[in-house]
Amino acid sequence: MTSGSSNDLEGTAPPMGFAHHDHDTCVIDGLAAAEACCAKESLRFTPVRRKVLEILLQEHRALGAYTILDRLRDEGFGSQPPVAYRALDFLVAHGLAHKIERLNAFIACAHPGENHAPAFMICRLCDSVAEAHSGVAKSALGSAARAIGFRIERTVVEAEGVCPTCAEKVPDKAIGKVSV
Amino acid sequence: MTSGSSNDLEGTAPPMGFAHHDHDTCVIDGLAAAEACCAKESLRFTPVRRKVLEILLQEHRALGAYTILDRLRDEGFGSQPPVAYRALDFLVAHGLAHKIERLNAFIACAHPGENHAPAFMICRLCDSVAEAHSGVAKSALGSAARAIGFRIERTVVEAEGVCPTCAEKVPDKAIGKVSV
DNA sequence: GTTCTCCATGTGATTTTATAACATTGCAGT
DNA sequence: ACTGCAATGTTATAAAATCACATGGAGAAC
Repeated sequence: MTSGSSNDLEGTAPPMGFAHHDHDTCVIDGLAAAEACCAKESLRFTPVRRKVLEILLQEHRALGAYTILDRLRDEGFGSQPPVAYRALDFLVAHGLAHKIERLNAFIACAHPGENHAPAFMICRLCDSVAEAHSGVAKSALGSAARAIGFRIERTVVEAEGVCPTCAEKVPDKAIGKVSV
Repeated sequence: MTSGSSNDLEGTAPPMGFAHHDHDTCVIDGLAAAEACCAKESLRFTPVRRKVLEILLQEHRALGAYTILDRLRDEGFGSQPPVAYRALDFLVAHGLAHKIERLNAFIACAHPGENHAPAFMICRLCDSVAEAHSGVAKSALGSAARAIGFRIERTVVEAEGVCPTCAEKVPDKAIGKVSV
């Protein structure tokens, strides 16, 4: 199967991330930042890579590789998995996008160019995702790592829960207890 | 294909976790703790569930579901994916095991019974995994969540890097820079 | 300007991970 | 014994990711 698949992350998302903002500029600014970033590092910001980033920037949520692939096909690009995965690999490698491990999905970086260890908040009701700084170095994990001599190279920090917008809409039901 | 698969996480592991310890007791103590935990909560610690936990306890690293499935078959249990996934779901749901999202693999819990938000350190050279407490509530992510009203229900905190044992063996090469 | 080389892309096939759907078994409570 | 439900077994399929190899195109070497 090459089309119509991967609806796991589609159809339920709200129009924006947690906070209200001028979403039109997200895509434009994001692409411009990526362009600048690639120019500075002599990277090739090719049409496929640009289109994939554009697709990601249009949402404040994570998209599965196959969802992206579907949209690439609609735009006339190749429609086999490696097309999407290679572009995503490039974007992730250069900090222009991130993989949300918990969802096996990808999201545009909110702070391109900055050297960062990102953390994510994932709303299980509307699927929106917000990016924050993890501050792992100062956390209990960072202390534990230093204490035993573990050398951290990369971190995955993802919090799953309910975003403020959804918490408002869904007064009491389906709301679990904070466990951290 | 139903057998001989999933070697991704096999064959490279060291005999122990980061720290030297009496590994013989890991399995025995782990099973005993699980037994106690299930008895207390009136859960059914069935043969498959017990065997899967035993398999996990024999390693201080994460095992893929299909690796576990292979071993289950060797022991005479059902050999179809749901057999392994259901047992793993049970163990994860009751805090006896954890899923390492970064690896799509599973590991026995190091602190069964305790209410915890675990964090993991994953050595990319020897695949060993150590569990720590994440302390997410006190981290930058916890602050960000409180600030915007995001309700955290579950966290994924995983650090990838080089464990002390491997760092010793591999003096300077293949060692990246700490980025957090 | 032509050639060469490398990187990027296109494509088909396959592997790895995970779940759906339904039948069967077996213990728990009555 | 009957009933109901949870657990297991099994077939099939979906979803996520990678391999392997062919093609194309931009820039460097000449």
